[in-house]
Amino acid sequence: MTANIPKNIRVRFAPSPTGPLHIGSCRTALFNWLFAKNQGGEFILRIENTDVERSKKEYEDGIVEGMKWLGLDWDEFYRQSERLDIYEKYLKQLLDEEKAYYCFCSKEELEADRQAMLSQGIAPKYGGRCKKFSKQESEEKINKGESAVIRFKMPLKEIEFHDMIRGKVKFNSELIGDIVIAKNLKEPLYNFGVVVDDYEMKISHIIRGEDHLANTPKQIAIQEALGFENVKYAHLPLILTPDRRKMSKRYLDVALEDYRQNGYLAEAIVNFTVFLGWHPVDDREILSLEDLIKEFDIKRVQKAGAVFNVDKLDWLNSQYIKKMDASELALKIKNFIPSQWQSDEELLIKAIGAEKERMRTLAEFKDLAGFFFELPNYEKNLLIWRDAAPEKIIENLKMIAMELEKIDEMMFNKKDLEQIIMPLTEKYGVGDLLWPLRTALSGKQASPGPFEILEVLGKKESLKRIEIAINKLQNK
RNA sequence: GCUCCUAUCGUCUAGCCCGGUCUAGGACAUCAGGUUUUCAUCCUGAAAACACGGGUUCAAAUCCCGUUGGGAGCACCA
Repeated sequence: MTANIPKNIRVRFAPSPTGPLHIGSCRTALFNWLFAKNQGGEFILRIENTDVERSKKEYEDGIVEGMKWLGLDWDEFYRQSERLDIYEKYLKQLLDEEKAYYCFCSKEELEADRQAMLSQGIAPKYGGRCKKFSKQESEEKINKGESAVIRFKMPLKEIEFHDMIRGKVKFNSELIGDIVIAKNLKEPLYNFGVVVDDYEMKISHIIRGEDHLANTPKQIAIQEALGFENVKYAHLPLILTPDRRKMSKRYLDVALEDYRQNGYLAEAIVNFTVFLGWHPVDDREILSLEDLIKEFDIKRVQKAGAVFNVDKLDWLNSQYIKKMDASELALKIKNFIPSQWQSDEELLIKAIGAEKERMRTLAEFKDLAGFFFELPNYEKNLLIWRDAAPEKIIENLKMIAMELEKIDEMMFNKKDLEQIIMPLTEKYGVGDLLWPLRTALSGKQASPGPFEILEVLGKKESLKRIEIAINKLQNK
């Protein structure tokens, strides 16, 4: 039995370039990629652009770029538009063997049929009107210039298959009807192209969204008609919006690009989306791509849909930001800040270091850290700690300025500054000393601590800001 | 309408396949406390779920059936 020889593991991600890369598609790609890597198999990227009207090169570029950004590399790359001859060959085979036939019905006729069936409460399907034409008749009609599509003769039977996630799934093909598999010999349609490609590319496992479950029996029927061997299937649960519907723009950003632009890290997106419907054996929540490759097991994927929880994504993102080096973060944060902030690389890195644990997304840095790069503008009352007297605050600021003045530039780091200044709080009061100092430096109600800011800003700039604060309080 | 899929805290989930160890575990979010000049981080704690009804069994979150709820698919799109 040659059929029992295990095939090499080969999976594919087959997006159609008809829009920006969807976050749900990314997750599907990820599951495929992880499955391949875990099993030592190959991952194939196939652009399904048979729909000439809707497919755009820019979207294809977006897919490629998005995949690279996520770190999902591929072993082979194909475009369906470059494989039209292959589909034609198999289309002819089906036509010759009379497993497919030309259909001359107009769209109007079809629509009327559909409505009629719907009103009778039966599942709408093509009735097979054009099946009666012989091959010769059909060819004559075509030669006369009649327009026609190619329909597949759906065998009437029960189609059953094993889904790696769901187990046994059964469909009755009588409800399906003769589907259109190509507009003509040169323009194949989805269900047909998929079957041919998956066979030609020796795909062993098809891992895709649950929304394709109902396509599976159609594809199996075509496979059988063509004499192809069966493929293994896994249908992933869908990602849901908070109202438990299929992910849509109405509720959430759906494009990977949106998340990227909002300051999410690829690592966080990967980690988050794989956890939508899957979980490792232990309680770990933060897993790198390498960890995931090790741990991934398709048997552990969930059957029910999973709600996209932005709060958890934010948390994960903040975890990754916290773990990352400030210098590495600096590279990634450049698209989120004004170009002037980038002129002093060292300052930028230090500022990121100071704000790292406050950021949930890279985009938040801009609002958090402006004062490091520009003189802050603030109300003088912000300098007053609770109900302290302004005179006292002025006094304390002057005192701290004097103390700072004495400190060597070399000692202007968080640790040393803390050691020198903290003892002073015993005499002057923690709040009365540190609050005005911090607000003088940051101009903000909430910010990193004063010692951190002092270190980032440096002696000269810090003293300048304290002086400004004193002047503010003295109404100068 | 028809077909298929599905059901553990608000959310993501562990446990379910191989019934007892489950007074159902973890994470996010929430709330309370602690650390802290502020914010954030961090730490501690609390509240929070096996959809319902029948079976099977000494024993069911776990097995079976049904109900209800939810979702998806029904194109000359993919």
